[in-house]
Amino acid sequence: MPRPPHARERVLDAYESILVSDGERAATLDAVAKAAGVSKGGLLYHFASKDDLLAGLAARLQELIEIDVERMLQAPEGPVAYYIRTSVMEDDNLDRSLAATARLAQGGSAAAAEALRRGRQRWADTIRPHVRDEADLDMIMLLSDGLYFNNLLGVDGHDTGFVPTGARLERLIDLVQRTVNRTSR
Amino acid sequence: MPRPPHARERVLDAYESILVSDGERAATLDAVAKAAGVSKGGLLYHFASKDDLLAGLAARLQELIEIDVERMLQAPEGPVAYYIRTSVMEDDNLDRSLAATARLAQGGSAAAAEALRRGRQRWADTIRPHVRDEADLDMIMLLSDGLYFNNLLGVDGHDTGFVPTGARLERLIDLVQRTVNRTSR
DNA sequence: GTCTATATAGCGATAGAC
DNA sequence: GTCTATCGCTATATAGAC
Repeated sequence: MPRPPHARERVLDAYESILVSDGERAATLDAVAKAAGVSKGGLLYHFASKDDLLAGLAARLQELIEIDVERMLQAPEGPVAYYIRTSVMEDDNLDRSLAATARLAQGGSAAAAEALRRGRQRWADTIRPHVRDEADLDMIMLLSDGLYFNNLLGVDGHDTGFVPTGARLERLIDLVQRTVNRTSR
Repeated sequence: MPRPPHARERVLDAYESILVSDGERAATLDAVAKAAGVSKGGLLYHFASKDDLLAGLAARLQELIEIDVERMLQAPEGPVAYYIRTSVMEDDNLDRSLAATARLAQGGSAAAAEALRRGRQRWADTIRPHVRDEADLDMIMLLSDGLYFNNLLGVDGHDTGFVPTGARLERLIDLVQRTVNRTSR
């Protein structure tokens, strides 16, 4: 419904961008306000405090995760392949919110860490019915976490080569699928 | 050789501890000095600036990684199982330095991110001769990254249950070993 | 080598005009 | 709803005594 992006949304966008590209330390109210094209006072009208800004980000993340879970359940290739594939940063809204929240969690924010935990739990619960046992689930979830972690470390510039893409990603997905589908219990 | 822990080492220890348990934001010169039992001036005698402190941490990490690589190559169960197993935080010196550096990298420090990249590359090069192809290597490295990432998120208090330990960890290692050893090319 | 000041700058947040 | 101005606090870093 919001055709012209409201200032509130622009502030959240700017906050995420700075967190992802320059880290938590750089995401000051001044910097966020400037990137969003508002004054610090204007920002603080929409978000009363920095904690409030973080809460806004966490709420947005939760919404995006719910949308993703829906897509996962309807993916033709199945939830597992979908989950691994989309763990490689695509620069979509979900990836950006997730990376931004992860940065805050690493910075010491308990609220951000909790938001991340809830999201991961949601994904795990969605995948569980589609694999044999907890070892399979552990492998898939941890692999995805590893992809995200490396995406997080690579943003500040040059590619590290640690995140498989293209044909190399397909081989990895294939390897996981074969492992998980080996014997059906 | 250093029997009485020198102030310089105590400062690095304190810096790591605060980074791991309270995040980058909390690791101020004041806090580190206090935890190390020296004054701020005393700290700044050993490390001329905060950047210098970070450089000291990165150097320590590199040393510890070299020691770990030696152990990996001599592990009876092989480098792969050793690497996965020791990716679950054991609260040893290496894990602490690694977690502390990861926190700094997430905070936006390019130097910390670079130190992490170099370490990961070193491990990957060590494991490569022991697996079939790059897909195997990707899986192992990413799984390990995922374990570290979750260890990182869990330190601020209660266990998340996301990091497998004990029998659950053994099942995961077994799953990886079977996958990697399936057909020998 | 280690300390106690102190300078300087940047941050989050408030007040009040428009 | 958005702005400018300003307060109070905290952080890094310096200077210089011991």
